[in-house]
Amino acid sequence: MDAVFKALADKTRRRLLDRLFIEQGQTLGQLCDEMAIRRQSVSKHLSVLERAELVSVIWRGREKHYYLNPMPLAEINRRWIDKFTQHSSDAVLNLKRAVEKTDGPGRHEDSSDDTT
Amino acid sequence: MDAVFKALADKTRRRLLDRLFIEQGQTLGQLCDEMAIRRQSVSKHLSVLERAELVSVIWRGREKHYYLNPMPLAEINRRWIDKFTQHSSDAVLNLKRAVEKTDGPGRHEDSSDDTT
DNA sequence: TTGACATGCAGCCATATGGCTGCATATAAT
DNA sequence: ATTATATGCAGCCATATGGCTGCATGTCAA
Repeated sequence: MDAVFKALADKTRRRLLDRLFIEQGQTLGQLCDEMAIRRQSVSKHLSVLERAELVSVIWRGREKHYYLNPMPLAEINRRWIDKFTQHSSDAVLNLKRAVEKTDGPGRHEDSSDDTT
Repeated sequence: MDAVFKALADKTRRRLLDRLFIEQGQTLGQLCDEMAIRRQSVSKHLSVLERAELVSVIWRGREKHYYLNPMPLAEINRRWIDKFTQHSSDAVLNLKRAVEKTDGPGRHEDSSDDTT
């Protein structure tokens, strides 16, 4: 689980997943095209994705073909994101109530500075 | 978006979100309890969550109260995870087909080593 | 006013991360 | 057999990260 979040934290790796979504079974070489980094770096990224089981690998001769494995994402969805977004209306309500209650003592001028 | 993934990549930060899920509106001090790290470190983590807009902040006097903001998670869900998990059956099918096709020339003994 | 409490800010340090290069190995093609 | 191609592995380096400490600031209570 931690490995999956860590793997998703990098832009390049998310891009690789995107490219595999468009066309699965691409080789390392193919995935290197249009990437501004070296093959070895791409390979490292793919290992990270592999360890997180976000991609599966099939060797065909000397070529390594990569495939998406959506299961970890589904898992994250189920065990993590749903948990928070389900009760989103509750959360907003709580926040609203809290804001109203805030008008008591002390400063409250820089509340809700969500533009940072 | 990148900030959200980066924020979620850390175990401590996910724990903080969990704790805020259980009880919203906790102060920095409260969130420090049961944490094995210093207040300043917790504060840093919360800033990361704040920048990613995963939490909102309300000052009440000298206390800083934290609230969950589930929107970025919903956004990730919508724009990212759904995309991959929707066609999961397709993906598995593709993989299956690929495996079958693999039985051609060259080595294929370490295929599907997803236990790594 | 003065002292206690909640938090912020700056800087230090060890480790993790993500890029690179150079060389090794395995498969394919001639 | 020899060469070309696809990939792996090890090590280097700069920067990011996540912990810490020390001190500053703002707010509440006597």
